[in-house]
Amino acid sequence: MKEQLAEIIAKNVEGLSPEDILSLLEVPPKPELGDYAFPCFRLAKTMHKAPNQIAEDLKNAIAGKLDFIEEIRVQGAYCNFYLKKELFVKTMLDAACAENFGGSDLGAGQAICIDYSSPNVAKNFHVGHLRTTIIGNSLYKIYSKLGYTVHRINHLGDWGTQFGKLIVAYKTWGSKEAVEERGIAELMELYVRFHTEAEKDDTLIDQARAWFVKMEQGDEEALSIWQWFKDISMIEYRRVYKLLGVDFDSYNGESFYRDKTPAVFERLEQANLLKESDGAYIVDLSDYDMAPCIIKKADGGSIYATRDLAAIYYRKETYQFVKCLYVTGQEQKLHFAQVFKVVELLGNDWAASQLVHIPYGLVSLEGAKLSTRSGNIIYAEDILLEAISKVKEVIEEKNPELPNKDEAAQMVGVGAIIFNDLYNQRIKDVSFKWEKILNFEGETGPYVQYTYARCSSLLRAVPEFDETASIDHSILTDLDAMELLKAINKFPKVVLDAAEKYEPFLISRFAVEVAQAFNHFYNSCRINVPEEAIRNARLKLVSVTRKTLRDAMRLLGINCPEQM
RNA sequence: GCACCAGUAGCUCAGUGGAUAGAGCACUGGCCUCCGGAGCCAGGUGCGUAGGUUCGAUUCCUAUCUGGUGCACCA
Repeated sequence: MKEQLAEIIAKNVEGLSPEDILSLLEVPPKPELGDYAFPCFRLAKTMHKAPNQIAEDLKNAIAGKLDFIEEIRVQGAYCNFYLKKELFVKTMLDAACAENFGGSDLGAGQAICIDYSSPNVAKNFHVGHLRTTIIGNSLYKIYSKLGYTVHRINHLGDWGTQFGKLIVAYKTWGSKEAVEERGIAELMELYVRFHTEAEKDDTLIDQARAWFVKMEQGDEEALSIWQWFKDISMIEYRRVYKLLGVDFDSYNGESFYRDKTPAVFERLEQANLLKESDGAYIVDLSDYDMAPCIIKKADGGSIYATRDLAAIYYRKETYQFVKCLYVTGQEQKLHFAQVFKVVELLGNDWAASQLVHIPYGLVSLEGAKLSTRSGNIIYAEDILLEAISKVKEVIEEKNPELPNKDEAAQMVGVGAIIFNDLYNQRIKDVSFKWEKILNFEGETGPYVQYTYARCSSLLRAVPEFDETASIDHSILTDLDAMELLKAINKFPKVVLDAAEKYEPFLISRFAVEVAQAFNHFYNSCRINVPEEAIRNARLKLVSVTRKTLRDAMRLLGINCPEQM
């Protein structure tokens, strides 16, 4: 309908194409102003008339020519279109009932790699790691909904000088028993101790570098300790992933590329891009106002940039991606800009458009920086478990008869954490506060889940309702039902926007908007009424709302319980 | 010092080159023997500052202030 409207407007004005008009056509801020509005300001110049006169002329030219338009009103410079409600309702309802509503086959046959979560092995999985994991997982769902083939890659930080440090610390102060007993916590302490002691003893750093060089050369002792530390770390990570419901297609981390870095070095050498500088090999990026990209350290060891470069070539060959996304903190922005520029300088034109860094803001704790050393840290698992147990308390209080309490508590608790993390633009810094994250009122995950549960409950109450049966659309033409339908119909556009901008928060906002619109509707219209025609029409809307809420939440990585 | 990001209501945040800038939290008051009160309804002179572009700027540009982050062998 919007397209037809744009077309006829284009025929009756000068200077704008139907496409221009389509993008100018807007949904007015208030329902009293109609269903679509066309602002005439921009035409004033080309048509040499006052905007409100243009609107008036346009109205007269179009009036009566489109069968789906009930009325046209001119308000100021706006031409407001009021659609025939019944037809509008039918159109919106049919769209929302379609299979894969919100999705498309836009990405059919195209591959996308998403590099996310990627924790540094031997370090605890804390509140900061939660963000990359949750954002990456949601992007995976969003792109999958649009038909892309998505490869989820956990680029584990399982290689690098930090393992040299750990080996030194382990051999100096650690013991096999302590590591076996305390796992990752012991590794963390050894790592912290290394840094404390290194302030007093310069030789420790050199020892650590030497151990890392040994690892790169395949030293058996070094590698077996490394593998052991990695195995211990993975146990904890997998527990968190299981709680979150997050999965990966590949755990090829940095170590996977250790035999692929020499090829990168050669490529760069052949392209004549390498420069020696203070004993290290770098790519000079001063022409692009960037610090140099270090390719090989003075001690001969590889560095993360080298491994990222190797990973790009490996992924391009293996997956033939049309995009490779990196979900990391914004503090790594320069690093990715450097690496992507190097790929481009190697003659790969696709680098600039296909390699995308997706930064997110810094997480702090009650206003202070996260720091293991000072103990100002919260672990992801603790947050999730705490949220689940708080939800359990609420359930015991509000709905003690609920079956499957534990299952519901997990969905709602984990959902609250995920939703909270995906509620704002990625780039915003986050100050973690327990009271905020454990508040389940207002625009939160539990609010949306609660609304979903109410929809389910309404449908359960009328088992004979047949949602495939046709309904009387005129019943849904009242204000609140129409507003709900309009909200629901934004879904496809929202999914597309979220994908284009790499912003899952658009989906969260959408879910809240639909939930709020539903609650207005629920409040003003009694659904389970004796009159069958009214009941069926309203239940149909409930059913569509329920499906849309469920699908939107799925795109965030959140499941909805039928009861809570 | 240079670069990037962010400054919108008491707090946390949406928002758009155009109609009266919106939500949630917090606070106050209300919600019918009735489909789930994790809900609903009502309560608001706020776009960091100064210029510029424009018919129109909170939005785009410039300068400036404040906060965050990054800037060579950690990732």
